Amino acid sequence: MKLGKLQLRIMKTLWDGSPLTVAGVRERLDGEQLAYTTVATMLRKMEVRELVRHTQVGRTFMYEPMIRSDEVAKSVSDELVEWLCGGSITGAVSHLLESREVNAAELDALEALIQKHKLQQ
Amino acid sequence: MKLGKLQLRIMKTLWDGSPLTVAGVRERLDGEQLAYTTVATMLRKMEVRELVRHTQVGRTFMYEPMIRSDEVAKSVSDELVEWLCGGSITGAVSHLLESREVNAAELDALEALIQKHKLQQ
DNA sequence: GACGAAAAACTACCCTGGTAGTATTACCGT
DNA sequence: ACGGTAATACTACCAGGGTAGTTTTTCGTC
Repeated sequence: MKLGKLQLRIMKTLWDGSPLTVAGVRERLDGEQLAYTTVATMLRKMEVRELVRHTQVGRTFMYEPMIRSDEVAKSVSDELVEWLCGGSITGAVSHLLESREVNAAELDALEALIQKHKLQQ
Repeated sequence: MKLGKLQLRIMKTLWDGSPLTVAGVRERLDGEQLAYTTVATMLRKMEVRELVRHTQVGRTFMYEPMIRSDEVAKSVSDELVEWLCGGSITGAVSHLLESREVNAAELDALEALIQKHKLQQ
C-alpha cells in the first residue's frame, strides 16, 4: 500500500467524510495549509495509483477513497511487524511495551483485550 | 528516522556484527545479490545522514552503525502507533490482533508479557 | 457577449531511495 | 616497474512523494 505522509492525511480526510471537492479536502486537511494545486496534484497522482477516484459534477471533481482505512492499517502494521521482529506478534507488542510508558490502566485494558480474543477462538 | 528498505537491510546487517567492509555487508545482506557499487553508494549516502560511519584501515573502509536498533524500532513504532490510532497503545495492539490470525499460544505469550510488565511497575 | 472567478490540466522542480556503470586510485605480487 | 585486482569516487538515471506556478477551460453574472 505504502502511502506518503500527505497521502495519508488526504486519505484520512476522505475517510472522515466523502465525496469531497479539492477545495473541500484542502480546507479539512489537518496541519499546515497547502496550496490548492498541491492538493489537486496529489489527488490526481493518487487517482493514478487507484487510492481514490473521482466523479464529475458539473465541472467539479468529487473525490472518494477507493481503499478502506482498515486495509491500510493492516498493510502498514503487517509491514511494521515484519520489519521490527520478523513477523512475530508477541515480539511486536513487546517492542511497543518496552519502548514507552504504559500505565496500569492500559495494561488492564490490554489484558481484557486478550481475554476477549481468547474467547473468540 | 525513516529508513528505506535497503537501508534497513544494511542496518540489520551491521547490527548483526560490525565493523564490516562494503564487501562484507554485501555478502551478508539477505535477499537478492546487489552490485558491489550499489551497496557502496548506499553506505556513502547513509553516512551523510549519519546512520553509519566508517573508519579506514589501509585503503579499506570499515562501516559501523551509528544508531541502535532499538532507537529505530522505537521511532518507527511510535510513528505507527500515532498513525494508526492517535497514540493509543491498546488501540494499536487491538489493530494488530484484529488484522491477523493469532493462535492460542501467542495469546498466552502476550498475556505473560503483560503480567511481566505489571510486575515491573 | 464580455469578464471574472474557479476549476482542472499541464509543467516544472526538489529530494531521497535505489541501482549500477565508469573512472580513478592504490596496493601487492612477480 | 608493471599489471592486475580491489577499493573508493564520481556520475547518471529512474521512481515516487511533495510542492506549487502557469495555462487553459468553463461557467455564472452583468
